[in-house]
Amino acid sequence: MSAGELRGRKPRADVQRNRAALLETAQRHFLEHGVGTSLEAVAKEAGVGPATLYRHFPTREALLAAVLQTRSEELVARQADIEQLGDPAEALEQWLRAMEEYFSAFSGLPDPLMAAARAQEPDNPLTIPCDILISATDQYVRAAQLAGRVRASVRGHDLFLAACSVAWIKGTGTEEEPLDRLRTLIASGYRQQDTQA
Amino acid sequence: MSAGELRGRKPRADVQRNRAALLETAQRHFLEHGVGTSLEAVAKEAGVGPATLYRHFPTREALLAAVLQTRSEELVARQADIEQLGDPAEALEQWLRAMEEYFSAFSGLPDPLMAAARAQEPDNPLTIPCDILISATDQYVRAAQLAGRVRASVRGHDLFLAACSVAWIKGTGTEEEPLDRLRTLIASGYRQQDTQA
DNA sequence: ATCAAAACGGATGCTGCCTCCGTATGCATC
DNA sequence: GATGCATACGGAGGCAGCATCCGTTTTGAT
Repeated sequence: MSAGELRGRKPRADVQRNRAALLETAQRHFLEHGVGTSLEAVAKEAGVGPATLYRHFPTREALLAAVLQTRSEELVARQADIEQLGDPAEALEQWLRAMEEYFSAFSGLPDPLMAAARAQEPDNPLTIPCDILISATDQYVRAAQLAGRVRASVRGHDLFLAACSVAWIKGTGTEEEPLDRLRTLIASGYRQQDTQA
Repeated sequence: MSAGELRGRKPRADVQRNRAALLETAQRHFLEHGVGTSLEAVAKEAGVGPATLYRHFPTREALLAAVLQTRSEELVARQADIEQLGDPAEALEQWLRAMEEYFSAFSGLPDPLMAAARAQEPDNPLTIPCDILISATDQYVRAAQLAGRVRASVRGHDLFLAACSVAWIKGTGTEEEPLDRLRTLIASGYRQQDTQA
């Protein structure tokens, strides 16, 4: 009775219910209208007043972070898949692709993401997820570097930025073909050319 | 009396005056608060009513395009400098840098720029400037390719996107050091390695 | 000086943000 | 079940920005 003792009382049922409804509705609205969607509309469609939304999620970023949390399961699932393959270069490539898709889930998502990655505001709920992703990227980079497949000068943070960029461009509505050209350009930038001389 | 005949009447003095005041104020506000700055505030500080602003510049993009127009002189001046140097690879590099600085003049500028570059909306006043810049980039790319300094697979449009990306990241407030690392990464991506085998 | 066209700008309606505070709800206790 | 109290709810409201309408003023031409 250590953890339960603190609260002392069972949490109310409507809290959980409203939170779930808000998250579900918010995700749909983010998907359809981007991260700038009207929070008032989200609240209304979730069947709660605006104040309830703000009580649960004080800022847009907080709501965004909570929605992303539920979506991140997909990402860790991918990570499991990726770690199956033996080739570290291939693993890095797929990881970058997975991050990019994660970042472009909602149009406009890269902006608050970058803001969180940059600043050392511990109160920004997106900061921690960002730091985790950067670290993870660095792991993949190091593994590929040990195998001599990635330039030594490259860091995980660099490729995090690159993935963010591509996701940003994608979010502006660019076609898939120029996007793929850009991905190729970036890949040429970090790959170690085979020293087969 | 061919061109003057069309208008038939001398343009009013206040029109010119207001337009100039608006452009000047708008540029300052864009510089200080980014492209999302309040147009109402711009109008008020320029000493005109909101309607006058909207009459001169029907949309935010129109105002932005007009302000950029005045700033583009700097860019063409740079172009002249760049064409002095004989090395086409160096020229491309400097041109990309010039574009990037142009794009990061105002925070948030890359977004409307990308929107204009993507869509074939002829009414978007930013479309034409974008197309010009892409073509110019392509020129530099081709020249450098002829000299064997840039991979054959690279196109001007790719590097336009890359420059936009870097400018976007810059606009989110990222430090200069990670930015420079990203630039290096991209440069490694388009440069042709010397085939000195 | 007069006139008509052209431009101006205040007022206005709208949407979205965020907060305050009176009210309702749900859990614990009896 | 009924009661009491903490907790959560939500409508109302203040604020800021956008974009437009329309009565008024300015301006150039005659």
